[in-house]
Amino acid sequence: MVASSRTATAVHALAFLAQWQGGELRSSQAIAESLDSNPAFVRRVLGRLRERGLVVAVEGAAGGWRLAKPAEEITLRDVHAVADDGAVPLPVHAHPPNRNCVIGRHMLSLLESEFADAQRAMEERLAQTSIADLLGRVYRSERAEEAARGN
Amino acid sequence: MVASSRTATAVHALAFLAQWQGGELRSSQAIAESLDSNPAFVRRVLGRLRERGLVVAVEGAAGGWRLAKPAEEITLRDVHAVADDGAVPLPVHAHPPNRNCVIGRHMLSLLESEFADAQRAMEERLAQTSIADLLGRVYRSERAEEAARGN
DNA sequence: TCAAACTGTGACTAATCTGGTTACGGTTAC
DNA sequence: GTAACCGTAACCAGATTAGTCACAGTTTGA
Repeated sequence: MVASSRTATAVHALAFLAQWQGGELRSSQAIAESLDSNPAFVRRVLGRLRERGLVVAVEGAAGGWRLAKPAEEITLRDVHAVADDGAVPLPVHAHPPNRNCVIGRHMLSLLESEFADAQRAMEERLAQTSIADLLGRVYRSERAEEAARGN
Repeated sequence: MVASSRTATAVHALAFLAQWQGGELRSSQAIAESLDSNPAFVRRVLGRLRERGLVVAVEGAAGGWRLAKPAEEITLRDVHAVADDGAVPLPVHAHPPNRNCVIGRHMLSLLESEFADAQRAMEERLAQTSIADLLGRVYRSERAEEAARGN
């Protein structure tokens, strides 16, 4: 499979922005540095989140990005649905099967139903975690590592 | 996303084979006709299922394929795990993020954990359906359509 | 013995998507 | 008016997709 890591990129960027609760703007350059990527790619990924109301972009000098709503209200399901738009983890037949066969007549719609259910289960798990949850766990991991190093 | 439809192809082929409970052999040509595809592609997909003990292939004239175990004992999770080998529906970062950033230091492992949980939820849903279940529903749909047509 | 019917597999194709990059126009702050 | 941004189009190499052809190896059965 060649699935895209745009969801991972978007979640990372949103958590990065969530660090500034006041909603200060961060540039795509700054976000790209955290991702070890480049600003144009970040703008492309965040552009979709902007269209769907997850982030706000401000143009011009001193412009940049901020969350459009509290990090508690953005779940991984929201991000996945937007970043990897209609991504289907379990595609059905590439083209319709043979209708002269009883399996061919019915398997396509059965699989559509089964695979949609499975995808929904995945998305419901994603919906249980918010950007705020992840940021909290980032900070917790960081404190744990500092403590382990004896600071 | 560009996920493969090999799971769908494999499930279809297995349900096709499950029609012959006695385990009679069916050729890749016959399976390809049901899929409206071609024998070489079918052999490649089924070849992986053979390596993992889901089907048996018999070479030579009068050769072909049959299920290696009862259709009740083959779930969609089994098929997916084999047909789309280590397919990952939610990949993490394409390359590791910047460790000079607190988000970069921790987001990768957090996402690995979250995405693995989500994938597991999807697979558990797939595990609830067997090839025998699907074949039963194929026959049920067929009978329903015949009844609707007034036979 | 030999032809026919299979599986197994390598090689190739066109199409599509991936992350990455450069370039440049539009917008805004200072 | 310049510098720092976003927005977007265009392009890249690499990977993967389903699909196809070809052919070697195996087995049946006439």
